[in-house]
Amino acid sequence: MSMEATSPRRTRIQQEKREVILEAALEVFSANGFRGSTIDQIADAAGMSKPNLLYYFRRKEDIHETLMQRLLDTWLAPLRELDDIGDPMTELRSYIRRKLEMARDFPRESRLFANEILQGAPRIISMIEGELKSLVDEKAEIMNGWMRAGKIARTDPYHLIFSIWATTQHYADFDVQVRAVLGPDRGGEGRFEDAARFLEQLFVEGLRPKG
Amino acid sequence: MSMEATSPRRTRIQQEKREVILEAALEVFSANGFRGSTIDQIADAAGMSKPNLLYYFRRKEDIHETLMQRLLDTWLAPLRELDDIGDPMTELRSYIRRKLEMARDFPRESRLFANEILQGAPRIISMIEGELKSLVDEKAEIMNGWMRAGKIARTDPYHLIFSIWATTQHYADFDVQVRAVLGPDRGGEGRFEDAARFLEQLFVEGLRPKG
DNA sequence: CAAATTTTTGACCGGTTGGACAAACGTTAG
DNA sequence: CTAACGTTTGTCCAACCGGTCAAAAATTTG
Repeated sequence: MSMEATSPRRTRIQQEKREVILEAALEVFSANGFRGSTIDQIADAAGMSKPNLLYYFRRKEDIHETLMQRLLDTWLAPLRELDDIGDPMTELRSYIRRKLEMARDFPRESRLFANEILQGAPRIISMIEGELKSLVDEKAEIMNGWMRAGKIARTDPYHLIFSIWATTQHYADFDVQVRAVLGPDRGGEGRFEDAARFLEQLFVEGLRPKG
Repeated sequence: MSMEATSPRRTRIQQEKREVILEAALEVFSANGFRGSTIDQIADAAGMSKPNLLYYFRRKEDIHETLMQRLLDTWLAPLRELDDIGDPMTELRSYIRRKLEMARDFPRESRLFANEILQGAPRIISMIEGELKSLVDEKAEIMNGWMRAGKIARTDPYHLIFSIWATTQHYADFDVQVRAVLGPDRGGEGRFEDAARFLEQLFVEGLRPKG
Protein backbone atom coordinates (compact mmCIF):
# COMPACT_ATOMS: atom_id res chain seq x y z
CA MET A 1 0.00 0.00 0.00
CA SER A 2 2.82 2.39 -0.80
CA MET A 3 1.41 5.70 -1.90
CA GLU A 4 4.28 7.59 -3.45
CA ALA A 5 2.51 10.93 -3.43
CA THR A 6 3.91 12.07 -0.11
CA SER A 7 7.32 10.40 -0.10
CA PRO A 8 8.92 8.23 -2.82
CA ARG A 9 10.08 5.49 -0.38
CA ARG A 10 12.36 3.59 -2.75
CA THR A 11 14.07 0.21 -2.58
CA ARG A 12 17.85 -0.01 -2.34
CA ILE A 13 17.93 -1.37 -5.91
CA GLN A 14 15.67 1.43 -7.10
CA GLN A 15 17.94 4.06 -5.61
CA GLU A 16 21.06 2.51 -7.14
CA LYS A 17 19.58 1.91 -10.58
CA ARG A 18 18.11 5.39 -10.76
CA GLU A 19 21.56 6.79 -10.11
CA VAL A 20 23.05 4.64 -12.86
CA ILE A 21 20.36 5.81 -15.26
CA LEU A 22 20.84 9.47 -14.39
CA GLU A 23 24.59 9.20 -14.93
CA ALA A 24 24.04 7.56 -18.31
CA ALA A 25 21.39 10.11 -19.25
CA LEU A 26 23.72 12.97 -18.38
CA GLU A 27 26.29 11.54 -20.75
CA VAL A 28 23.81 11.06 -23.59
CA PHE A 29 21.69 14.20 -23.16
CA SER A 30 24.69 16.50 -22.85
CA ALA A 31 26.17 15.13 -26.06
CA ASN A 32 23.03 15.00 -28.20
CA GLY A 33 20.44 17.24 -26.59
CA PHE A 34 17.05 16.07 -25.39
CA ARG A 35 15.38 15.40 -28.72
CA GLY A 36 18.60 14.08 -30.20
CA SER A 37 18.86 11.38 -27.55
CA THR A 38 16.95 8.12 -27.54
CA ILE A 39 15.86 5.99 -24.62
CA ASP A 40 17.74 3.10 -26.22
CA GLN A 41 21.01 5.07 -26.11
CA ILE A 42 20.51 5.83 -22.43
CA ALA A 43 19.54 2.25 -21.65
CA ASP A 44 22.64 1.01 -23.46
CA ALA A 45 24.88 3.43 -21.58
CA ALA A 46 23.24 2.35 -18.34
CA GLY A 47 23.71 -1.32 -19.18
CA MET A 48 20.07 -2.33 -19.15
CA SER A 49 17.17 -2.94 -21.50
CA LYS A 50 14.79 -0.19 -22.54
CA PRO A 51 11.72 -1.63 -20.77
CA ASN A 52 13.85 -2.04 -17.68
CA LEU A 53 14.84 1.62 -17.79
CA LEU A 54 11.20 2.60 -18.26
CA TYR A 55 10.42 0.68 -15.09
CA TYR A 56 12.49 3.19 -13.13
CA PHE A 57 11.53 6.30 -15.10
CA ARG A 58 8.12 6.16 -16.69
CA ARG A 59 8.88 8.70 -19.41
CA LYS A 60 11.94 10.15 -21.12
CA GLU A 61 10.97 13.57 -19.83
CA ASP A 62 11.04 12.33 -16.23
CA ILE A 63 14.73 11.53 -16.53
CA HIS A 64 15.47 14.93 -17.98
CA GLU A 65 13.42 16.71 -15.34
CA THR A 66 15.16 14.92 -12.46
CA LEU A 67 18.51 15.73 -14.03
CA MET A 68 17.69 19.41 -14.41
CA GLN A 69 16.44 19.79 -10.84
CA ARG A 70 19.67 18.40 -9.41
CA LEU A 71 21.72 20.36 -11.91
CA LEU A 72 20.60 23.81 -10.89
CA ASP A 73 21.56 23.19 -7.27
CA THR A 74 25.15 22.19 -7.96
CA TRP A 75 25.41 24.74 -10.72
CA LEU A 76 24.55 27.68 -8.49
CA ALA A 77 26.66 26.48 -5.57
CA PRO A 78 29.66 28.71 -6.44
CA LEU A 79 27.49 31.82 -6.53
CA ARG A 80 25.83 30.85 -3.23
CA GLU A 81 29.24 30.82 -1.57
CA LEU A 82 29.92 34.41 -2.55
CA ASP A 83 29.30 36.67 0.45
CA ASP A 84 30.43 40.02 1.78
CA ILE A 85 32.40 38.65 4.73
CA GLY A 86 35.79 38.57 3.05
CA ASP A 87 37.63 41.05 0.84
CA PRO A 88 35.48 41.91 -2.20
CA MET A 89 38.14 41.42 -4.86
CA THR A 90 39.21 38.15 -3.26
CA GLU A 91 35.62 36.98 -3.19
CA LEU A 92 35.19 37.74 -6.88
CA ARG A 93 38.45 36.03 -7.82
CA SER A 94 37.40 32.96 -5.85
CA TYR A 95 34.04 32.92 -7.57
CA ILE A 96 35.60 33.10 -11.01
CA ARG A 97 38.07 30.36 -10.12
CA ARG A 98 35.35 28.07 -8.77
CA LYS A 99 33.16 28.66 -11.81
CA LEU A 100 36.04 27.85 -14.13
CA GLU A 101 36.78 24.70 -12.16
CA MET A 102 33.20 23.62 -12.65
CA ALA A 103 33.53 24.13 -16.40
CA ARG A 104 36.64 21.96 -16.27
CA ASP A 105 35.33 19.24 -13.96
CA PHE A 106 31.67 19.12 -14.96
CA PRO A 107 31.51 19.96 -18.67
CA ARG A 108 28.58 17.61 -19.26
CA GLU A 109 26.46 19.46 -16.72
CA SER A 110 27.39 22.75 -18.33
CA ARG A 111 26.44 21.54 -21.80
CA LEU A 112 23.17 20.07 -20.56
CA PHE A 113 22.31 23.43 -19.07
CA ALA A 114 23.39 25.33 -22.17
CA ASN A 115 21.31 23.05 -24.37
CA GLU A 116 18.22 23.70 -22.29
CA ILE A 117 18.66 27.48 -22.27
CA LEU A 118 19.37 27.53 -26.01
CA GLN A 119 16.04 25.83 -26.68
CA GLY A 120 14.30 28.56 -24.68
CA ALA A 121 14.49 26.75 -21.32
CA PRO A 122 11.01 25.22 -21.81
CA ARG A 123 11.34 22.86 -18.86
CA ILE A 124 13.14 25.05 -16.32
CA ILE A 125 11.92 28.56 -17.04
CA SER A 126 10.11 28.64 -13.69
CA MET A 127 13.31 27.76 -11.83
CA ILE A 128 15.16 30.49 -13.72
CA GLU A 129 12.58 33.13 -12.97
CA GLY A 130 12.34 32.00 -9.36
CA GLU A 131 15.29 30.46 -7.59
CA LEU A 132 18.01 31.66 -9.94
CA LYS A 133 16.74 35.22 -10.26
CA SER A 134 16.38 35.54 -6.48
CA LEU A 135 19.94 34.40 -5.94
CA VAL A 136 21.30 36.80 -8.54
CA ASP A 137 19.27 39.68 -7.10
CA GLU A 138 20.70 38.95 -3.67
CA LYS A 139 24.32 38.77 -4.84
CA ALA A 140 23.93 41.82 -7.06
CA GLU A 141 22.91 43.76 -3.97
CA ILE A 142 26.09 42.65 -2.22
CA MET A 143 28.13 43.88 -5.16
CA ASN A 144 26.28 47.18 -5.12
CA GLY A 145 27.43 47.52 -1.53
CA TRP A 146 31.03 46.91 -2.55
CA MET A 147 30.73 49.60 -5.20
CA ARG A 148 29.25 52.15 -2.82
CA ALA A 149 32.09 51.38 -0.41
CA GLY A 150 34.61 51.98 -3.19
CA LYS A 151 35.95 48.45 -2.98
CA ILE A 152 35.38 47.69 -6.68
CA ALA A 153 34.66 49.91 -9.66
CA ARG A 154 31.10 51.14 -10.13
CA THR A 155 29.40 49.11 -12.82
CA ASP A 156 26.34 46.95 -13.48
CA PRO A 157 26.46 43.91 -11.17
CA TYR A 158 24.01 41.91 -13.30
CA HIS A 159 26.09 42.21 -16.43
CA LEU A 160 29.17 41.51 -14.34
CA ILE A 161 27.64 38.20 -13.28
CA PHE A 162 26.60 37.46 -16.87
CA SER A 163 30.13 38.06 -18.10
CA ILE A 164 31.57 35.71 -15.47
CA TRP A 165 29.08 33.04 -16.44
CA ALA A 166 29.73 33.52 -20.13
CA THR A 167 33.52 33.51 -20.01
CA THR A 168 33.83 30.49 -17.71
CA GLN A 169 31.12 28.31 -19.24
CA HIS A 170 32.58 29.02 -22.65
CA TYR A 171 35.40 26.60 -21.86
CA ALA A 172 32.90 23.78 -21.34
CA ASP A 173 30.22 24.58 -23.90
CA PHE A 174 32.53 25.62 -26.74
CA ASP A 175 35.29 23.21 -25.81
CA VAL A 176 35.62 21.83 -29.34
CA GLN A 177 36.16 25.30 -30.76
CA VAL A 178 38.57 26.33 -28.02
CA ARG A 179 40.73 23.25 -28.52
CA ALA A 180 40.64 23.56 -32.31
CA VAL A 181 41.70 27.20 -32.25
CA LEU A 182 44.43 26.71 -29.66
CA GLY A 183 45.82 23.79 -31.66
CA PRO A 184 47.48 20.61 -30.45
CA ASP A 185 50.27 22.34 -28.49
CA ARG A 186 48.25 24.81 -26.40
CA GLY A 187 44.89 23.02 -26.44
CA GLY A 188 45.85 20.45 -23.78
CA GLU A 189 44.87 20.48 -20.13
CA GLY A 190 46.96 23.61 -19.59
CA ARG A 191 44.32 25.67 -21.36
CA PHE A 192 42.38 26.00 -18.12
CA GLU A 193 45.42 27.40 -16.34
CA ASP A 194 45.89 29.93 -19.14
CA ALA A 195 42.22 30.82 -19.03
CA ALA A 196 42.34 31.28 -15.25
CA ARG A 197 45.31 33.63 -15.54
CA PHE A 198 43.68 35.65 -18.29
CA LEU A 199 40.29 35.95 -16.59
CA GLU A 200 41.88 36.92 -13.29
CA GLN A 201 43.79 39.70 -15.00
CA LEU A 202 40.77 40.85 -17.01
CA PHE A 203 38.38 41.06 -14.08
CA VAL A 204 40.80 42.29 -11.42
CA GLU A 205 42.10 45.11 -13.63
CA GLY A 206 38.68 45.71 -15.14
CA LEU A 207 37.08 46.14 -11.72
CA ARG A 208 39.86 48.00 -9.96
CA PRO A 209 38.20 50.98 -8.27
CA LYS A 210 39.12 54.37 -9.70
CA GLY A 211 41.51 56.15 -7.38
CA MET B 1 21.48 18.24 -70.05
CA SER B 2 22.49 20.47 -67.18
CA MET B 3 25.29 18.95 -65.16
CA GLU B 4 25.44 20.84 -61.90
CA ALA B 5 28.88 19.62 -61.00
CA THR B 6 30.75 22.61 -62.33
CA SER B 7 28.21 25.40 -61.79
CA PRO B 8 24.75 25.20 -60.23
CA ARG B 9 23.04 27.31 -62.95
CA ARG B 10 19.70 27.80 -61.22
CA THR B 11 16.33 29.06 -62.38
CA ARG B 12 14.90 32.28 -61.02
CA ILE B 13 12.30 30.27 -59.12
CA GLN B 14 14.96 27.96 -57.77
CA GLN B 15 17.01 30.84 -56.43
CA GLU B 16 14.00 32.47 -54.80
CA LYS B 17 12.57 29.30 -53.29
CA ARG B 18 15.95 28.22 -51.96
CA GLU B 19 16.21 31.54 -50.13
CA VAL B 20 12.74 31.12 -48.66
CA ILE B 21 13.67 27.63 -47.49
CA LEU B 22 16.95 28.76 -45.95
CA GLU B 23 15.19 31.56 -44.07
CA ALA B 24 12.60 29.11 -42.74
CA ALA B 25 15.27 26.56 -41.87
CA LEU B 26 17.25 29.18 -39.94
CA GLU B 27 14.17 29.91 -37.87
CA VAL B 28 13.44 26.23 -37.17
CA PHE B 29 16.99 24.93 -36.74
CA SER B 30 18.03 27.74 -34.40
CA ALA B 31 15.01 27.10 -32.19
CA ASN B 32 15.10 23.29 -32.08
CA GLY B 33 18.55 22.19 -33.18
CA PHE B 34 19.24 19.96 -36.15
CA ARG B 35 17.87 16.70 -34.81
CA GLY B 36 15.04 18.45 -33.05
CA SER B 37 13.78 19.96 -36.31
CA THR B 38 11.69 18.14 -38.90
CA ILE B 39 11.46 18.71 -42.63
CA ASP B 40 7.74 19.21 -42.19
CA GLN B 41 8.31 22.10 -39.78
CA ILE B 42 10.66 23.79 -42.23
CA ALA B 43 8.31 23.18 -45.14
CA ASP B 44 5.43 24.67 -43.13
CA ALA B 45 7.48 27.73 -42.20
CA ALA B 46 8.48 28.09 -45.84
CA GLY B 47 4.87 27.78 -47.01
CA MET B 48 5.30 24.70 -49.17
CA SER B 49 4.81 20.95 -49.05
CA LYS B 50 7.52 18.57 -47.90
CA PRO B 51 8.09 16.91 -51.29
CA ASN B 52 8.29 20.38 -52.81
CA LEU B 53 10.97 21.39 -50.35
CA LEU B 54 12.86 18.19 -51.09
CA TYR B 55 12.82 19.15 -54.74
CA TYR B 56 15.06 22.12 -53.91
CA PHE B 57 17.20 20.44 -51.25
CA ARG B 58 17.58 16.71 -51.67
CA ARG B 59 18.35 16.01 -48.03
CA LYS B 60 17.79 17.70 -44.68
CA GLU B 61 21.54 17.82 -44.20
CA ASP B 62 21.98 19.80 -47.42
CA ILE B 63 19.89 22.65 -46.00
CA HIS B 64 21.91 22.68 -42.81
CA GLU B 65 25.21 22.55 -44.65
CA THR B 66 24.30 25.47 -46.91
CA LEU B 67 23.19 27.43 -43.87
CA MET B 68 26.42 26.75 -41.99
CA GLN B 69 28.64 27.72 -44.88
CA ARG B 70 26.97 31.11 -45.23
CA LEU B 71 26.89 31.55 -41.49
CA LEU B 72 30.60 31.34 -40.85
CA ASP B 73 31.34 34.08 -43.37
CA THR B 74 29.00 36.66 -41.85
CA TRP B 75 29.85 35.50 -38.38
CA LEU B 76 33.56 36.14 -38.75
CA ALA B 77 33.13 39.43 -40.58
CA PRO B 78 33.60 41.59 -37.45
CA LEU B 79 36.89 39.90 -36.61
CA ARG B 80 38.07 40.25 -40.22
CA GLU B 81 37.63 44.01 -39.97
CA LEU B 82 39.97 44.23 -37.01
CA ASP B 83 43.37 45.45 -38.19
CA ASP B 84 46.36 47.30 -36.84
CA ILE B 85 45.84 50.49 -38.83
CA GLY B 86 43.88 52.39 -36.20
CA ASP B 87 44.40 52.89 -32.49
CA PRO B 88 44.53 49.47 -30.76
CA MET B 89 42.07 50.22 -27.98
CA THR B 90 39.67 51.84 -30.45
CA GLU B 91 39.92 48.77 -32.69
CA LEU B 92 39.11 46.46 -29.82
CA ARG B 93 36.17 48.57 -28.67
CA SER B 94 34.79 48.61 -32.19
CA TYR B 95 35.16 44.86 -32.44
CA ILE B 96 33.29 44.31 -29.18
CA ARG B 97 30.55 46.69 -30.25
CA ARG B 98 30.13 45.05 -33.65
CA LYS B 99 30.04 41.59 -32.10
CA LEU B 100 27.39 42.69 -29.62
CA GLU B 101 25.35 44.20 -32.44
CA MET B 102 25.45 40.86 -34.22
CA ALA B 103 24.14 39.13 -31.11
CA ARG B 104 21.33 41.67 -31.03
CA ASP B 105 20.47 41.68 -34.73
CA PHE B 106 21.17 38.05 -35.65
CA PRO B 107 20.35 35.96 -32.60
CA ARG B 108 19.13 33.03 -34.70
CA GLU B 109 22.46 32.77 -36.45
CA SER B 110 24.23 32.86 -33.10
CA ARG B 111 22.06 30.09 -31.69
CA LEU B 112 22.47 27.97 -34.80
CA PHE B 113 26.22 28.24 -34.42
CA ALA B 114 26.10 27.55 -30.68
CA ASN B 115 23.94 24.51 -31.25
CA GLU B 116 26.42 23.11 -33.72
CA ILE B 117 29.44 23.67 -31.48
CA LEU B 118 27.65 22.25 -28.46
CA GLN B 119 27.08 18.99 -30.31
CA GLY B 120 30.80 18.80 -31.04
CA ALA B 121 30.67 20.68 -34.36
CA PRO B 122 30.35 17.43 -36.34
CA ARG B 123 29.52 19.18 -39.59
CA ILE B 124 31.86 22.18 -39.44
CA ILE B 125 34.89 20.95 -37.55
CA SER B 126 37.01 21.30 -40.70
CA MET B 127 35.98 24.93 -41.13
CA ILE B 128 36.83 25.60 -37.48
CA GLU B 129 40.24 23.98 -37.71
CA GLY B 130 40.92 25.69 -41.02
CA GLU B 131 39.41 29.05 -41.86
CA LEU B 132 38.49 30.09 -38.33
CA LYS B 133 41.75 29.06 -36.71
CA SER B 134 43.79 30.84 -39.40
CA LEU B 135 41.87 34.04 -38.88
CA VAL B 136 42.29 33.89 -35.11
CA ASP B 137 46.00 33.14 -35.45
CA GLU B 138 46.39 36.15 -37.70
CA LYS B 139 44.50 38.53 -35.40
CA ALA B 140 46.24 37.18 -32.30
CA GLU B 141 49.54 38.10 -33.90
CA ILE B 142 48.31 41.65 -34.41
CA MET B 143 47.37 41.82 -30.74
CA ASN B 144 50.77 40.49 -29.76
CA GLY B 145 52.23 43.43 -31.66
CA TRP B 146 50.06 45.84 -29.70
CA MET B 147 51.27 44.29 -26.46
CA ARG B 148 54.94 44.49 -27.43
CA ALA B 149 54.39 48.15 -28.35
CA GLY B 150 52.83 48.76 -24.93
CA LYS B 151 49.51 49.80 -26.42
CA ILE B 152 47.48 47.27 -24.44
CA ALA B 153 48.28 45.17 -21.40
CA ARG B 154 50.31 42.02 -21.92
CA THR B 155 48.02 39.03 -21.83
CA ASP B 156 46.95 35.99 -23.86
CA PRO B 157 45.37 37.18 -27.13
CA TYR B 158 43.59 33.85 -27.74
CA HIS B 159 41.79 33.91 -24.44
CA LEU B 160 41.06 37.58 -24.99
CA ILE B 161 39.26 36.69 -28.21
CA PHE B 162 37.46 33.83 -26.49
CA SER B 163 36.23 36.15 -23.76
CA ILE B 164 34.91 38.65 -26.30
CA TRP B 165 33.09 35.88 -28.16
CA ALA B 166 31.69 34.45 -24.94
CA THR B 167 30.45 37.69 -23.41
CA THR B 168 28.81 39.02 -26.56
CA GLN B 169 27.23 35.81 -27.83
CA HIS B 170 25.88 35.20 -24.34
CA TYR B 171 23.24 37.85 -25.02
CA ALA B 172 21.94 35.90 -28.01
CA ASP B 173 22.43 32.29 -26.89
CA PHE B 174 21.28 32.74 -23.28
CA ASP B 175 18.73 35.42 -24.08
CA VAL B 176 15.95 33.69 -22.16
CA GLN B 177 18.05 33.56 -19.02
CA VAL B 178 19.28 37.14 -19.38
CA ARG B 179 15.75 38.49 -19.76
CA ALA B 180 14.41 36.36 -16.91
CA VAL B 181 17.14 37.50 -14.51
CA LEU B 182 16.90 41.16 -15.45
CA GLY B 183 13.15 41.08 -15.00
CA PRO B 184 10.44 42.97 -16.88
CA ASP B 185 11.80 46.44 -16.16
CA ARG B 186 15.44 46.02 -17.17
CA GLY B 187 15.04 43.09 -19.59
CA GLY B 188 13.71 45.18 -22.48
CA GLU B 189 15.64 46.37 -25.50
CA GLY B 190 17.78 48.58 -23.28
CA ARG B 191 19.66 45.53 -22.03
CA PHE B 192 21.98 45.72 -25.03
CA GLU B 193 22.89 49.31 -24.21
CA ASP B 194 23.63 48.30 -20.63
CA ALA B 195 25.67 45.33 -21.82
CA ALA B 196 27.65 47.53 -24.22
CA ARG B 197 28.49 49.98 -21.46
CA PHE B 198 29.54 47.23 -19.07
CA LEU B 199 31.67 45.35 -21.59
CA GLU B 200 33.39 48.51 -22.77
CA GLN B 201 34.35 49.34 -19.20
CA LEU B 202 35.46 45.79 -18.41
CA PHE B 203 37.69 45.38 -21.44
CA VAL B 204 39.05 48.91 -21.63
CA GLU B 205 40.03 48.97 -17.96
CA GLY B 206 41.03 45.32 -18.00
CA LEU B 207 43.41 45.85 -20.92
CA ARG B 208 44.81 49.23 -19.97
CA PRO B 209 48.59 48.95 -20.28
CA LYS B 210 50.49 49.14 -17.03
CA GLY B 211 52.12 52.52 -16.69
C1' DC C 1 -0.58 26.84 -80.49
C1' DA C 2 2.03 22.68 -78.93
C1' DA C 3 6.04 20.47 -77.18
C1' DA C 4 9.43 20.45 -73.68
C1' DT C 5 10.75 21.50 -69.25
C1' DT C 6 10.17 22.85 -64.56
C1' DT C 7 7.44 22.88 -60.43
C1' DT C 8 4.04 20.96 -57.16
C1' DT C 9 1.50 17.49 -54.84
C1' DG C 10 -0.77 13.13 -52.87
C1' DA C 11 0.26 8.74 -51.80
C1' DC C 12 3.33 5.77 -50.12
C1' DC C 13 7.44 3.27 -47.74
C1' DG C 14 10.94 1.57 -44.55
C1' DG C 15 13.13 2.64 -40.43
C1' DT C 16 13.10 4.67 -35.87
C1' DT C 17 11.21 6.04 -31.52
C1' DG C 18 8.59 6.47 -27.17
C1' DG C 19 6.04 3.71 -24.67
C1' DA C 20 2.67 -0.41 -23.18
C1' DC C 21 2.16 -5.01 -21.53
C1' DA C 22 2.16 -9.51 -19.99
C1' DA C 23 4.87 -13.04 -18.81
C1' DA C 24 9.08 -14.68 -16.73
C1' DC C 25 12.50 -14.35 -13.28
C1' DG C 26 14.43 -13.24 -8.75
C1' DT C 27 14.08 -12.19 -3.87
C1' DT C 28 12.33 -12.02 0.58
C1' DA C 29 9.30 -12.96 4.56
C1' DG C 30 6.31 -16.06 6.94
C1' DC D 1 7.82 -24.40 0.65
C1' DT D 2 5.05 -20.66 -0.93
C1' DA D 3 2.85 -16.45 -1.38
C1' DA D 4 3.83 -11.71 -2.14
C1' DC D 5 6.46 -8.43 -4.03
C1' DG D 6 10.10 -6.42 -6.79
C1' DT D 7 12.78 -6.74 -11.13
C1' DT D 8 13.76 -7.85 -16.00
C1' DT D 9 12.85 -8.86 -20.70
C1' DG D 10 10.71 -10.06 -25.43
C1' DT D 11 7.21 -8.59 -28.08
C1' DC D 12 4.39 -5.45 -29.91
C1' DC D 13 2.25 -0.96 -31.48
C1' DA D 14 1.04 3.57 -33.06
C1' DA D 15 3.10 7.79 -34.24
C1' DC D 16 6.60 10.09 -36.48
C1' DC D 17 10.19 11.04 -39.77
C1' DG D 18 13.24 11.31 -43.81
C1' DG D 19 12.84 10.40 -48.25
C1' DT D 20 10.81 8.32 -52.96
C1' DC D 21 7.84 8.31 -56.93
C1' DA D 22 4.65 8.89 -60.42
C1' DA D 23 1.64 11.85 -62.09
C1' DA D 24 -0.59 16.33 -62.34
C1' DA D 25 -0.09 21.28 -62.85
C1' DA D 26 2.30 25.25 -64.23
C1' DT D 27 5.71 27.48 -66.85
C1' DT D 28 8.88 28.23 -70.48
C1' DT D 29 10.35 27.69 -75.20
C1' DG D 30 10.04 27.19 -80.18
